[in-house]
Amino acid sequence: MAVNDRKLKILKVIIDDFIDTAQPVGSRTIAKKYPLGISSATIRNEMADLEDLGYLIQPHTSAGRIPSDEGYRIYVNELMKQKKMGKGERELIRGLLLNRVIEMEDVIHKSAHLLSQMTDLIAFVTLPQFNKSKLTNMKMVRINDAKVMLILVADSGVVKTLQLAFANATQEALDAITDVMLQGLENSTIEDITVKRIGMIKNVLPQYANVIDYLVPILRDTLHELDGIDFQIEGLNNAFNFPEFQNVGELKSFIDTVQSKETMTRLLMDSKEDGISIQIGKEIDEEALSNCSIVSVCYKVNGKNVGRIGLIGPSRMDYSKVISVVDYIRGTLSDIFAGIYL
Amino acid sequence: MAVNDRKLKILKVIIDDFIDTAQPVGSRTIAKKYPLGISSATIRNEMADLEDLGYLIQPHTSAGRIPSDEGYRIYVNELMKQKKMGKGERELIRGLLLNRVIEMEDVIHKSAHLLSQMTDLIAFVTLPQFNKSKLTNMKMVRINDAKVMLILVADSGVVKTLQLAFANATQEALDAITDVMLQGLENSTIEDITVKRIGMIKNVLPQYANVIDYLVPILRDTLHELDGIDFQIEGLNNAFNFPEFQNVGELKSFIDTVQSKETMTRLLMDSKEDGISIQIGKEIDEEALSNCSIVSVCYKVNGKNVGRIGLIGPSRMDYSKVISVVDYIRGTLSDIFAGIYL
DNA sequence: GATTAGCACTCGATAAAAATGAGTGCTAAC
DNA sequence: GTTAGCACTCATTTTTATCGAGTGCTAATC
Repeated sequence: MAVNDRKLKILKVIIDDFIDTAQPVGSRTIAKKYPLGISSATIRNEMADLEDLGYLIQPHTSAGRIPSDEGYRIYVNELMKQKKMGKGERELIRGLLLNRVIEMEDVIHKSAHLLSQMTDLIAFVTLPQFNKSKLTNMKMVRINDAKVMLILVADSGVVKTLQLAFANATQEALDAITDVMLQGLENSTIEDITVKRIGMIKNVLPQYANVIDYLVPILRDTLHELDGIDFQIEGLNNAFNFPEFQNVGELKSFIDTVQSKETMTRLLMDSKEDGISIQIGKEIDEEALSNCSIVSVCYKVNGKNVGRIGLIGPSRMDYSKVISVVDYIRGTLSDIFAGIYL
Repeated sequence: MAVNDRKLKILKVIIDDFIDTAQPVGSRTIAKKYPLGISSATIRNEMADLEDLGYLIQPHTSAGRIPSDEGYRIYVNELMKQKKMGKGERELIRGLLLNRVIEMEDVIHKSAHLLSQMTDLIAFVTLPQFNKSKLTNMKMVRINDAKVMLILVADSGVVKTLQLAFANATQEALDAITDVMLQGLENSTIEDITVKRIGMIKNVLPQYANVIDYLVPILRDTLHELDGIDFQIEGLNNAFNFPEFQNVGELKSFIDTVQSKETMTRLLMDSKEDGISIQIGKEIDEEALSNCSIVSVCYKVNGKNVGRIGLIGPSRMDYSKVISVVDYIRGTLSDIFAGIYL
């Protein structure tokens, strides 16, 4: 049996309806609600075929059908109407994101916030991996008798500040040391800044040897904290409104999974695609998310893929809307990061 | 009818048991489980009296009793055994908090994290209100062609960094400007830094008039963002394990309420006490938390109360443990903030 | 051959009814 | 004053009955 045009049309209608109502869709519902010009009996026959083909699932004998992961897949790839975002929405996004653009992390977080707000799903971001970026600038500023602030600027546009417990340093010494360090470390990634390399500056600045000796272990410990991918989620509370999570147990396991940096970064690694990646249901290698979908996209800074931003929610999500929003945000981000030197 | 010693003993046992099991406590349970030397019938009579006195509640005729808010109140004030924390726990706390103390906000967050971890409840903190603190130091550092980092140090120990979109500034100009600003603003609270006052420095540094003109609106907008109390929660996921939240709706309304900065700061204002404040059930002026209790305490920096830290959870919480942990954290915090100049 | 009306059948969901049992209040005896 | 005993209450659990949306199949129709 082959998938003909009518079958696909019916499949589309069923998935549209299910996305809308979250209820299994029956043949009579379709016949009444959508003017396909065929009777419920015919639709029933076609639905049985679509089930055989693996695109629909019957939760139990006397229920309507719901889409399978394969059904969603064909829907996403071929059936759904690509929604264009309205002018109002586009302007809203631009307005919010382009307004006073200063800190890149801010922009990314705002984007995630927008994503979750506009879709009622859960947004996530991975920030540029700081210690894999190259160091472009560095400052140490004495802020009081006991503390020095270390400022690190990465080529990805991220700026990190760290407070060091560091007494008895003159600003002159700090400036001299940072100058030399910066010369030695330029174009190194931050994770390459080792104790040994920092120690070398003693040769250049023997007069500050004792300051440097004191600084090195502090710097090592502090830089160590920068390890790992910065993963964050936004709009987690939307999960409370998903009808798929009826009981607290399911909700908890979903939220635990989504909050797990390790799990989520692993899942995002799976989708190495440059464009929009859509993972549906069991395509996601994580039991607790087997009824969910993940739509994500890379964003670039300086032409390099540095992180992902996206949405996670029930497989029964409005793909059309989700994709258009994610895509638009991606575009806006690359405009921002291209046009303005952060 | 008066509360005699035996009644109180029974009340204590009931509340202990309820805190432990989360189930209404029956007379037979008590008679069997606790060696009070009286029969279940006698306990029944006493329980009826305790209900008349308002300390116990019967959810329905054929159920055991649960404590009323008044019951908890008398329990907390008079009945419960003050638990001393074990040496191991004390050392754990000290170890974690005293380890590499640099950023005060870090210490406070870690404290909250510990609180939630040790009690399985939800911890919260209010950070020192930055714009009500006095400015003790200030720096502007040019970090690249387009950005300047502004560092503000408050007498509360909090350090804020802000990135300003500010091109074409020489470090000399920035230094000169900050020096003058700092002189003019020392001992002002941060919210007192008005555009007018910043503008005044033009008189002192006419040579930088154009830089200052450019800086002022940026500074105004940026400082504006520092408004409001910094309220944060830790361990929110523990709410999923509270047996009092069986359905998603209750859980949601609880979590929404706890996450609401406005609501929570209002509630914390109510407890102006210097020592440990315990708000039980309907003593909390918030419908959604009428089955919860809040245990909180002020912490001081430089001898001034600058914020609160505490726990929120079901009224049925282990007050004895909670109070001992909160109290110990308070002590540790004041040691840290007193002993080390941040 | 494709479509459709008709109908028996399935099975989850909802409602009603019955059984269970933890716990009470009261009484009478100790 | 205390307690054993017992009838009673009522949420909870289990069982049974009812309902109805939806199906699959068959036979008639186009």
